[in-house]
Amino acid sequence: MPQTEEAAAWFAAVYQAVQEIPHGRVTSYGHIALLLGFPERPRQVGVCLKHLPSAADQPSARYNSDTVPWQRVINAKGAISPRGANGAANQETVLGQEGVAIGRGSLGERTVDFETYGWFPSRLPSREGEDESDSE
DNA sequence: CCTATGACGCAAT
DNA sequence: AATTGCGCCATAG
Repeated sequence: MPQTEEAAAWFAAVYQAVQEIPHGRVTSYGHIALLLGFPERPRQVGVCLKHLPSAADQPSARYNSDTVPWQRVINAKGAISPRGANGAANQETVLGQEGVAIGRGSLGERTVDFETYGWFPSRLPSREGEDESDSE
């Protein structure tokens, strides 16, 4: 778990943003970072998902693998990040269960067609009209 | 405390 | 087309 307030806020922001991804769609780590206003930190988005507690482990946690659709986040190349054979295979299964077709790259990477399943809004749907402090 | 590593991504080689 | 370098920063050792 995050050890500083600042980190906790970041984790929560990432989890909330991921929750905005529609069922059956996917987006990238980089896009989540962009939506949050930190285009230079796609890697930190990965850190958050990496530490997302499993629902079985923390059933009542606000953010866990059950409440956050972590499977809808893949890398900018349109592939499920390799990390470990296990994790990627699991993500393929969960993602496939919501109707997303998983392909295979030349190196065996599990791929998703962004043209078909991609979700890349420029701003978070729930925040699109929230900021008006944009004075110039 | 300091170094290494990584569910990333992009520019420059 | 494939690598390398770099930014970022939470964790692990």
